[in-house]
Amino acid sequence: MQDSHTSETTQKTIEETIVSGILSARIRPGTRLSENQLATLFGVSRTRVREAMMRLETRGIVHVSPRRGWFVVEPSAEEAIAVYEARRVIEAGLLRSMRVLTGEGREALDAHLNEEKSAMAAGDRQRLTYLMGDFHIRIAELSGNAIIVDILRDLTARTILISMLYQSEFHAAQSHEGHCRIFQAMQAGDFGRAAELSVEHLDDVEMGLDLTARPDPLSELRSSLSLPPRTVSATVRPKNHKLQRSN
Amino acid sequence: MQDSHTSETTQKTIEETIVSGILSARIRPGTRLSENQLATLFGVSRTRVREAMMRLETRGIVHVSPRRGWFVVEPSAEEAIAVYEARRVIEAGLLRSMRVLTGEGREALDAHLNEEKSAMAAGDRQRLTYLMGDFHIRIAELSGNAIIVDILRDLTARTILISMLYQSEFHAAQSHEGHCRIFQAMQAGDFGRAAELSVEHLDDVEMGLDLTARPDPLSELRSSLSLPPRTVSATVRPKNHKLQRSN
DNA sequence: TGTGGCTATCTTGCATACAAGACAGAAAGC
DNA sequence: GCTTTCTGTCTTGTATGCAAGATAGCCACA
Repeated sequence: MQDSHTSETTQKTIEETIVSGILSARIRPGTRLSENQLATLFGVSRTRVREAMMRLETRGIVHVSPRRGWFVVEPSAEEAIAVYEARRVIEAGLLRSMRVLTGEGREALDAHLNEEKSAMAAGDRQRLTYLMGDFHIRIAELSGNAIIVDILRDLTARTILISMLYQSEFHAAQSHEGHCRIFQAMQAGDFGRAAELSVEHLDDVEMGLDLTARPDPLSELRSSLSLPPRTVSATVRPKNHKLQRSN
Repeated sequence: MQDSHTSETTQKTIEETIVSGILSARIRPGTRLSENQLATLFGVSRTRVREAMMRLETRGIVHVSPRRGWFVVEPSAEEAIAVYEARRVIEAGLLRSMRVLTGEGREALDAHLNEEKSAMAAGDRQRLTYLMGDFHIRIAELSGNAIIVDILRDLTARTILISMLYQSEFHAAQSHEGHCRIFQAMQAGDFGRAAELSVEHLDDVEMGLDLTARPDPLSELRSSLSLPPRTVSATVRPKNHKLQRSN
């Protein structure tokens, strides 16, 4: 989606900066996103920051606590399950709908898997997080369907936020192998098998989560008392250290 | 995701009013949505209208032509194909992921199919349009996955816009039968079959479109002169589809 | 008749002003 | 010491003002 309107450039940049920050695990769930700070950071007024926030909110990336602030979402356990379920449905459906793996497609995935391998060798965890999510986006790109790509990108972003909340350790090697298996099935032209493997792979990742480790240990009590949701960590927060999380 | 913040009520109403207007085919593709008019209509300032527009834009319902105005999207032929492809992928994946049809699920779908029948008898075309789209949303609701429901609702809205642009006549009876067949397969517990039928059904509907009847008869000239496009593109490759633009 | 250019008036783009809720921390009362 | 209340300052919510592009219509002129 190329836009020739320079006027929208900045706005898209705010959105994309945040999303790519999440995709590469540089922005943690619960991060406060102050309109003022973002405005000065991007050299625009709050108006445009708000517009970006609204968009991100409808994409499920960010939420607002009225008169308290914008925060990167902290998916609940239930939401986490829903995200994985949605990904299984869409990714399996996508693979099953594929008929051929083109030469460029093969090359793209092959190159990607090599990147994964080298990132593993280098122990570059942030890059690894990014690549592990990006694999699925690349598969979506093979379909050439921009709608599905956009959907899966946003779901992947949420997945990464979920990982940061609930994943105790990071089984990169296991994920990498899962990706390789999917790729092999695709190369063999067996997309039904690839779909099955994809479901298994997502199951594995989901299984590796500790969904009992809640982001907010008080959430049960809090909601039963119908108190406002908790304010969470502030990575960028110059003066007011009031709202900080303990980790 | 229900919100308890009354402050957002109005805003959501603007969004939902427009979406439900589309879902029931009361709002046509290309309709101009003036910020000022909507603002006075809803008794708010342009600010809030703009926010609603931004949200609708990220949902693919509306687009803005800079300094000219907001318009309900008029999907191009390529976008139309992409929407149907995405729906096939997601709906088939969804059905295939289902394991049981609960009693309430059966009742809900049965009730819905009866509504379709009575709307057909009454010849209520607008209501019929709404119901034909809503069937698929109801199936999504059976999954209990709010993410998938939201995605399919927006895709259904786009589908209806596509119908209004490209569908010469409305084969309600045919669609209704397709729905019944899907329902039967689900009742029989054969969700794989239901998925296949769903794909076929969407193929049928797509086949009934005349994608050569362009919404913008000048688009060829326009693009050959590389003037700004009338709708923003989603890059999609032409498939094995009938819509070959032969010249 | 047709063509170029001016202008009035639409439209959105964006910044800003002010209202008002939410909190933290100090002050006051017990 | 403990609670309560107040107050300053942070935050977002919303309206409004102005800038500037886009368009249509008019008019002059060839």
